[in-house]
Amino acid sequence: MPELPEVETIVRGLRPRLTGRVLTRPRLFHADVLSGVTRLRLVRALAGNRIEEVTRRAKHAVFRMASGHRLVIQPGMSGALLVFPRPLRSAERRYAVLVAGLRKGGTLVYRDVRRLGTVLLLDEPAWRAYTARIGPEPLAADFGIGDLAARLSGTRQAIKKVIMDQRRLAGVGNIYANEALFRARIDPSRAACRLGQAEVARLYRAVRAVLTEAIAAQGTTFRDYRTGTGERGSFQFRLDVYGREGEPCRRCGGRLATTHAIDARSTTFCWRCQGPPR
DNA sequence: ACGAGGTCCTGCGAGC
DNA sequence: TGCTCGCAGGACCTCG
Repeated sequence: MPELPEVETIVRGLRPRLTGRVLTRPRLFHADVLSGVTRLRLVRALAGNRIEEVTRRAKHAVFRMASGHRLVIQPGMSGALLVFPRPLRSAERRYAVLVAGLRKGGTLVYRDVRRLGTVLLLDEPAWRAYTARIGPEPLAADFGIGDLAARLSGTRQAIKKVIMDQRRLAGVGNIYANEALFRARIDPSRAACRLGQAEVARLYRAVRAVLTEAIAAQGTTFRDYRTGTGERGSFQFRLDVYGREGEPCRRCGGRLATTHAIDARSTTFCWRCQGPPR
């Protein structure tokens, strides 16, 4: 679920509440989210460890710990990261995957209904290798049109699939891929390497604009997503295409269509403005 | 290199 | 009312 704007919103909420705080009594309730670390090693590494910095990379929340480890949480489809200024109530423990107390009060929770998320514990070299495999941040100040063009060249895969590929571009998921392609008036099924310069430029501006606006709206809440303090986002009210199948296109008034032909993910688009996917 | 399809997991709404 | 089915914001894998 959470894409770049949602994780960015979560991280901004957590940062002032977690930076400098020491984790106590960490507990992992579902080991199936772990990747490359055992429950025992994770719990031992977190207990008594201080959070130095809370950041985002792609769709991951990254907690840099005083020990030099990074706790990396990728919320998957249904994950939420929440901080409470008190112990958890019983209803708040539902679907909890990882819970840790905060010394001097408070609780950090990673909650994930479907548990498609991932929890990693990486030392410095492992973190460097991990982040190196992920594509550039589309909102970075030094990310330009030429960088996007370079990431799109050399593949005939559908442009929608390519911009969702985390190795090529960080943080764009299904919702914002749909939205950006609509804004850029590009057929989602077009081969990435066949886009013209003007189309790449439109896509560049569309991706940056939709992500920026979604962050300002605190993300898109359909069901599970919450900010780091439990609020809903509001970008669901501003979507042009995602979730609007059959409704009128905001640009031309035509009926929006949905296909699952691209990477088996729902793609909603306007035939008239974006042309037919093959 | 690429597309198709399956896997992980649970909940919910539609339809019967 | 109760059941089954398909689908859901992600990412990984194998197969041909």
